[in-house]
Amino acid sequence: MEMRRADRIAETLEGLIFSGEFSDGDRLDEHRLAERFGVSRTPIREAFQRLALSGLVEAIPRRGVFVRQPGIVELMDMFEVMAEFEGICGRLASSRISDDALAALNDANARCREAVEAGETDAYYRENERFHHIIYRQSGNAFLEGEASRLHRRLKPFRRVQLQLRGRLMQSMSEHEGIVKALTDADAEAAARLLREHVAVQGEKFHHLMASLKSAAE
Amino acid sequence: MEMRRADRIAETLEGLIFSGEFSDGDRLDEHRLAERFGVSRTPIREAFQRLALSGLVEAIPRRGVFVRQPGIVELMDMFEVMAEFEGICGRLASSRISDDALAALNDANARCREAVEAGETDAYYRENERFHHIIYRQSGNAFLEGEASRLHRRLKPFRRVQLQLRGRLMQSMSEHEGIVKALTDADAEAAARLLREHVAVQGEKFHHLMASLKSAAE
DNA sequence: AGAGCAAATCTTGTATACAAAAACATTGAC
DNA sequence: GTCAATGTTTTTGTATACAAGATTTGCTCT
Repeated sequence: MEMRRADRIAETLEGLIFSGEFSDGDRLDEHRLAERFGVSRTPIREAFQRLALSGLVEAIPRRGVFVRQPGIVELMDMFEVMAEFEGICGRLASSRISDDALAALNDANARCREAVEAGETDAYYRENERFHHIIYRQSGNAFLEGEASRLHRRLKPFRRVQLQLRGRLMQSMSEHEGIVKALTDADAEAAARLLREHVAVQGEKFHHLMASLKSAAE
Repeated sequence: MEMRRADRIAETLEGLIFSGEFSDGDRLDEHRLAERFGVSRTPIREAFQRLALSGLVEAIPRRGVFVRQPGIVELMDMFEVMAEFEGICGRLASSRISDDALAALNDANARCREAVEAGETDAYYRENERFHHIIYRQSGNAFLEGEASRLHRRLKPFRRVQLQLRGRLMQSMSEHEGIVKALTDADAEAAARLLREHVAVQGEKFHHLMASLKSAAE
C-alpha cells in the first residue's frame, strides 16, 4: 500500500503543525482537510495514522484527532533520550567508524565553520544535521541509526530554536571538533561523553527552550 | 478515531505472525483477511498501518503488504539497543527509584524464584516482564519508558525462546538480584552495567538465538 | 517453440454511501 | 433562571463502489 497521496498529506500536515498553523489541542477536521487538499476523507485518515504513530497527534476514539505538542516535561525527557542515543552512537562509532566517514565528518565540519563565519544559520543547520547522521550511521547498528534519526527528526523544530541562541553556533562548532577528535582517536568514552553533553539540554539552553515554549503557547 | 475493530485485528494479526501462521515474505491479502475476520477491507488496511509502523510488515506501494521478520543481523542490532535502553533506565532509576518500587521489584523477584522452583516458565516470563517494566518506569523518564516498552514488546517472541534455554532461568534470577542490590545501593554504574549485560546477547545466548531462527525459517 | 506484446484479471488506492455514536441545541419542567 | 431530557445535527467508523496500476495469461509473430 503506502498511498503516495496520504504520504504527501501527512508531510504537509506535519509542516502545518510545526509552522504553528495548528497548535496544541486543536482538533483536525477530516471534512475540512479533505476539502482543502482536494481529496476524500480516506487519505486524510491514513495521514492521521502516520502522524499519530509519530506522536504529533493523538487520536481519541469516536472523538477525533487532536494536535498534541509535547509539554516541557515530555520535551526534556525526549532530549534526555536523544542525548543518550547520541552517546551510544558515538561510543559504538568510535571503534567502527570508517576513514571515509571521518573525512566526511571533517568535511561537514568545515562547511559548518563557513556557515558560522558567513552567519548563515540555515546552512549551519543543514550541515549540523549531516554531521550527526554520519555518526548515527557509523554506529554500525542500522536499527539504532533509524531510532536516532527518528527522534532527531521529531526534535527538529525545537533544536532549531536552540541553535538561534546567540553565540551557540560557535560553541556547537568547537564541540563538533572535539567529537571528531575523540572518534579519530577511537576514544569511546570521550566520544560518548562529548556527544551526550553536546545534545543535553542544561543551563542556558534549558531556559531558552522554556522561553521559546512559552512564546509558542500564546 | 482509533477504530477499536482495527485495533483488535492488528493484535490478532500480530499474534498470527508471531505464532508462525504467516511467515517472512508472505503477502497479506486484504480480501482474504477481510472475509476471515468478517469485516470490510477498511479496518484491515488500518490494521496493516499499525503493523507497518511497529515494523512487523512492510508495505510496498501498489504491491501489497508483506510479513517482514527481522533477520539475524537486524535482531542483533535490536538486542544491542535494548541492552543500552536497559542500562540507561537502570542508571537513571538508581537515583530516582522509590521505596515502593524497590519493594515491588523484590516482590516480582520472589515470584520469579517461586516460578523457577516450580518450573513454571510462563509464570517466570510474566514476572520477569513486570520486573523490567518497573525499572523502565522508575527511570523517571516517561518517554524512555515508552520506547523501552515498545522495543521490549517487539523482542518478546525472541526473548521467550531464549528463556527456554536450560539453566538460563536460574542465572537470570541471580542477575535480577544483583540488579536490585545495585538499585538499592543507588550504584548507578553497577545498575547500568548489570542491566546491560543481563539483556545483551552474547556467548551461548547468541548461538541459541541463531539456532531458533534457523528452525523458524524452515 | 520461444520471445514479446496485448488483453484480461486481480489488487491496491480512493471516493462515496451508510450506520452508529457523540456533541449540540431546543424545549419543557421545576 | 437553571437543569434535565429529548431530538437534531455533526462527526467518526465501516462498508461498498469505482478507478488506476500491476500481474498474469494467452495470443501472435518470428
